[in-house]
Amino acid sequence: MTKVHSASETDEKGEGFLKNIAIDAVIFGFHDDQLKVLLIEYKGTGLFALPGGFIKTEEDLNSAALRVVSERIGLEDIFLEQFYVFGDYSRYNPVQFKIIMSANGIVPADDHWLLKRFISIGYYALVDFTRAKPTPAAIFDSCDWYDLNNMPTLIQDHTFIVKKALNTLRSNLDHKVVGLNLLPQDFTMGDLQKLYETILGKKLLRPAFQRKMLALGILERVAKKWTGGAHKAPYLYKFINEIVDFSSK
Amino acid sequence: MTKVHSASETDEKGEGFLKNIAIDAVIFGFHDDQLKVLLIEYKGTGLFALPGGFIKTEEDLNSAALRVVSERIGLEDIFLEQFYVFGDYSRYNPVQFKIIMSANGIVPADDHWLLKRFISIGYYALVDFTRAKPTPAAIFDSCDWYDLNNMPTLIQDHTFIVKKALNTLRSNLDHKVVGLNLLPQDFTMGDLQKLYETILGKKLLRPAFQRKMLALGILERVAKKWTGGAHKAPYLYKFINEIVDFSSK
DNA sequence: TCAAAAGTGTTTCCCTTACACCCATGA
DNA sequence: TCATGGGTGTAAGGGAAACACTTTTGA
Repeated sequence: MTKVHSASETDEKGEGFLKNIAIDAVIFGFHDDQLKVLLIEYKGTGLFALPGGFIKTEEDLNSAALRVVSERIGLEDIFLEQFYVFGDYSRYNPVQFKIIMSANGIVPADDHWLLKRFISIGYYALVDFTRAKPTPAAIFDSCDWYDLNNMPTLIQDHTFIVKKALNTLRSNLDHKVVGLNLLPQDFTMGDLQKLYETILGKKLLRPAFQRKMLALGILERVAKKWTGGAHKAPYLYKFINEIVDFSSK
Repeated sequence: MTKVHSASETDEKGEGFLKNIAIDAVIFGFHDDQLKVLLIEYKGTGLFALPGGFIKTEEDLNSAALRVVSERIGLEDIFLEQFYVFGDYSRYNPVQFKIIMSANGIVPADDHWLLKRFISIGYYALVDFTRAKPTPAAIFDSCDWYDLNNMPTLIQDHTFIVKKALNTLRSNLDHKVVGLNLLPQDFTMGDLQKLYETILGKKLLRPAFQRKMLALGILERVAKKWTGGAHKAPYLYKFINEIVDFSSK
């Protein structure tokens, strides 16, 4: 990059980024027995959306996704995976983007790169709610967690993207160790079960669940116990490191 | 499209197509107890590659993929599915594309759209080998089936893409009805088993396989039998229509 | 001592595995 | 009649489902 452009000219053309491709991230967290999704609100518009971004000219796709997610939650060690590419022409709706840009004092030319059609690569991320620090960008009014079943209306097809991400998460439950990424370091078997029940949206049998999880051989008892209610103190568990994906099973 | 451009100017800019995005298709067939992949050879270069293409400005992504595949094999009813997006910067290698274009008498400018970096959306397709008609485009020397374990060297990361597609196919074997798409209308249980064994790369137990397949409830016996070797005549089966994906199981 | 939650034991059932046995066919 | 491949029977094993029981804790 030796050529120098004025800021506006660069902005208009979107230099430094790949054209027509966007990343949208569904960032899941777990708190208060609820699955949460991180949503952002574009400044002065009341428009809610998934965190997203673009790919730099010399950046790996997966690195771009990691950058997009970590900029929002301030963590680097994140479970992150592609799950679908959304590319229907009917997604294309430049009007909303004009509104968003107008609210930021930009009146874009009709051929502004952000008003072009985008194919969006969907990623889903699993993060430890207790460590995540939702961080808005300058053009956001907010960046916060929302209950999965109590989300505001989202722009474009973002509600559908969340739905599809949840389906992916559900069907991956048996193959990926989601607990490792959605729970804090130490947790009880009850915490883990509640997580699974919340994701699946149904009750599970306690004895069967306990045995199944222990049989995986990836849980370690942290000899410590817990102080709580009027009942037996549960063990705290943590995940044995290293193995994360054992879909070959 | 009211504006008229000279052919070369349009070609240079790639108008009518989305920038930086390509589709690569791994088309699987099954014949002679072998898994086959459709490969194309760029004219006058000896360079082999997966069939691929680009997305038209107003075309759905999945429609573009279907177009790319059906242009090569002359079928419309095709099982087709996204499986991964290949977006590492290290994929970028404009030299090979220069060679391909040169061999077709085109000397591209350095900023020709085809010499830009592309993110490639990987699709895999399952087709009935007996009905497929491999059809080269004008810029191909050939378009033919190759044994999966006897492929020529492919350009870029296309060999890796095939590998990843095969892994996806394997892990989907239990969830998707691949036989429906890779076999002719009628087939014997032995045919179906050989298909599974070829995909998985290992032998399966005959009685168990038979029962498992029948238990799915998606096979129908075509009362007809078969004339062949010195043994009991096997039943011919066909798939009961409608249900194709029952991953909810 | 009692309720609530955690942990473990036990039985049943079903699916898979593994192998055995019969059937049909042409050389 | 015999080899070959196709179809079914059946017993053993492993894991999940369902339920019972014990343990621990604070009120």
